[in-house]
Amino acid sequence: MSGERADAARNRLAVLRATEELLAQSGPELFSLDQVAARAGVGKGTVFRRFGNRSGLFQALLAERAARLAEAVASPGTELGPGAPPRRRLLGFLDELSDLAGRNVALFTAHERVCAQDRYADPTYVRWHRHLTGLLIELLPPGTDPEFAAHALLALFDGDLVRHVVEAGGVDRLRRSVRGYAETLLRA
Amino acid sequence: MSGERADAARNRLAVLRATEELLAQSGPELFSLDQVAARAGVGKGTVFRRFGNRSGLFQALLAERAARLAEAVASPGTELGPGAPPRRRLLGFLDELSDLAGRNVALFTAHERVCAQDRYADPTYVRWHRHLTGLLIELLPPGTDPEFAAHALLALFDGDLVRHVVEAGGVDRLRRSVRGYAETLLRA
DNA sequence: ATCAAAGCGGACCGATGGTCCGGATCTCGG
DNA sequence: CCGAGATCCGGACCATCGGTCCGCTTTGAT
Repeated sequence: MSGERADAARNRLAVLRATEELLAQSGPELFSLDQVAARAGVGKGTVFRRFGNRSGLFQALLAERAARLAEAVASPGTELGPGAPPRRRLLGFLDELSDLAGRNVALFTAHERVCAQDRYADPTYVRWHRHLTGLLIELLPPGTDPEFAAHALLALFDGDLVRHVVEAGGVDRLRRSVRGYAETLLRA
Repeated sequence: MSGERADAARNRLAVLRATEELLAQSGPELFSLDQVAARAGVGKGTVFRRFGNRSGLFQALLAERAARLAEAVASPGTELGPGAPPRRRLLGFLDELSDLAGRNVALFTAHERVCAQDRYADPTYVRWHRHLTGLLIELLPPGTDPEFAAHALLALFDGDLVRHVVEAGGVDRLRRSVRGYAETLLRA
């Protein structure tokens, strides 16, 4: 009585992997779910049954990629986890996010383009936002809205901006720009 | 030998007005260019001939809406124009942008969703970015990348974020949040 | 081996962005 | 006022895509 049949699990992985490949070689939005299905060797219906719609597919992929980061942020004792000084936690988190975004530009773009109707409902985004808000409450001068600032910081990882910066100077450049900006903001 | 035939000009205005109306009553992306054409009382071909594609239509509309702001920013002697102290120019510009965005949420959303492939090529965006970069060079501590910071500030006007904030607290709330955030950033 | 439940897949649908060209409309010289 | 030619119009047409549906297959527990 396992939750998922073996063929279902196999197909879900195949679809996710096919999506990654297409994201890597074509841009975001430049391929249809038909192509995903074909590449995964399954029918189109399967893709939709597993992920609901295009949006769900990218959400699932992003969640998978973000899992390690989520874990690092939540586990006490680590450099990013609870207990570490907030400033370090925040800057470290942004570093990790820069990495993640820089290495998954197409995914970030596709995700936000497709979740656009309410990005604020996406579980991954919500988790990140909550995390940042919590840290910013302690770090920003009173009078600055920490929730808004958290959105503002997450907006740094807008797919197009990331692509723009990464094309010019690679992931390193992105990380440095983000960090420099955040440090300026925290200098207040 | 006027540049544009009378009927052409009439139709272009009709299309722009129809687009505004549909943006106001439906959300962004929720209507087709067929509907725009129907509402404007023209054929679909006319819409495409005048604006090239969906993207061009929203760019044109945004440019029209942004014209007054562009003028204010460029004319010397005014509060936002050259000659005024940079800090005041920047904060004032952001105030105006908050107003513009708050009153045209749907347009902002539609515009960015559709120009996503290269927002950085849109003339209006480029103009705003250049303006901000110029001011930030004088206002930010050295070591902070002003171009990146300008993108970051413009990202505050992401359609979804604007909608989110405006729904919660109206345009006033947006203006206050943006201003508070910017002041914190400049406190460095 | 059996059988019910779960899953599969590709034909199908409606809508949409964008194209195209025959015909209507405007402009302007005469 | 008129006519000719350039300009523009409009809606039929096309390809594509997201999403649905249902008859058939696979799975796995008994």
